[in-house]
Amino acid sequence: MATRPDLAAMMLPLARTLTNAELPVLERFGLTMWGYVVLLHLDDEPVRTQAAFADAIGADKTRIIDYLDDLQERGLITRVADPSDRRARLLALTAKGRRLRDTAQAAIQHNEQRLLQLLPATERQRFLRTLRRLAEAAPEVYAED
Amino acid sequence: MATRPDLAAMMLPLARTLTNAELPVLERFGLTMWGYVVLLHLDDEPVRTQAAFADAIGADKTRIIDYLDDLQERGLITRVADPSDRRARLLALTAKGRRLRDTAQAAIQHNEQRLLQLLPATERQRFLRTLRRLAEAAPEVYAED
DNA sequence: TATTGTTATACTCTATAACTATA
DNA sequence: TATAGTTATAGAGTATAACAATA
Repeated sequence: MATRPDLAAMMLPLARTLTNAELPVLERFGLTMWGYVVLLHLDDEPVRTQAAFADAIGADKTRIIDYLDDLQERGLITRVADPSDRRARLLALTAKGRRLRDTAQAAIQHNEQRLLQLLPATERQRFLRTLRRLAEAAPEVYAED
Repeated sequence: MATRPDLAAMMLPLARTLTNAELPVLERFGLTMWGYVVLLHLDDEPVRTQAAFADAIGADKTRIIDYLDDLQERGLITRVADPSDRRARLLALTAKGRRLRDTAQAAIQHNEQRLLQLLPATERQRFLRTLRRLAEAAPEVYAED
């Protein structure tokens, strides 16, 4: 008999509850979850190609195209052919895109505080630190699967 | 600018990596993820109706039917009409079902230890305790959404 | 010939609606 | 008429394959 619930059995429903609760928040800014994820990672991830970028955010190159189209039309990102290899597209945030990203992320994290504030400050910080470590380590631990 | 990654942005990819890594483990026992979830909860959740049971495990009544059929055919669960209301079906684990559930869960948690063993024992226990608390609280915190 | 981005297609998962049997 | 279970249908999300442009 198990002495604890499965890790995944606790984590997956919690993660889904969270993301479902965040969709209405993003909608206030006209953002989908994938659109938000693109904005979030555009500064951090070096953007060599759309395919590599898609892979870095856990999508694939065919799925993000509609979202890139939308973000570009709204002036939130730029997408221009790389002069040194005109097959590739250089993606970048515009100033407007960065402002929207920061505003949306503040709203998202404010919404997450509704849950996190249940925890004392020390426990909350410990939890976030450990979670971050596990999230970074997991892809390597389970790489061969 | 954010001082931490979004909670959901850490948790959802981690949860998906975990569940993907667990699918091959379940497959060794001839179980799908939903089949496993059914076995896991059959003793704990009071089974009034299939619809209520499905809701309790985060599914809906139409989705679990094929899995119930399979588990029943393999002698892992019983599903008989309730004598007091022959519309309803009484679900229960068989002895064989309980054995398979315990064996599979042991394998699942062993696989999760590959990740959790990165943490010192104290940090690991703290993390699991906090995660459990958040997982239980989240549905209520975000209930109105 | 190989690669980038795009489009087209198929497949899986999930949600909704219709059906039957009991009440 | 209402409810439990089932089946059928439709939709969303995702993966795979084919295509045009560039290298």
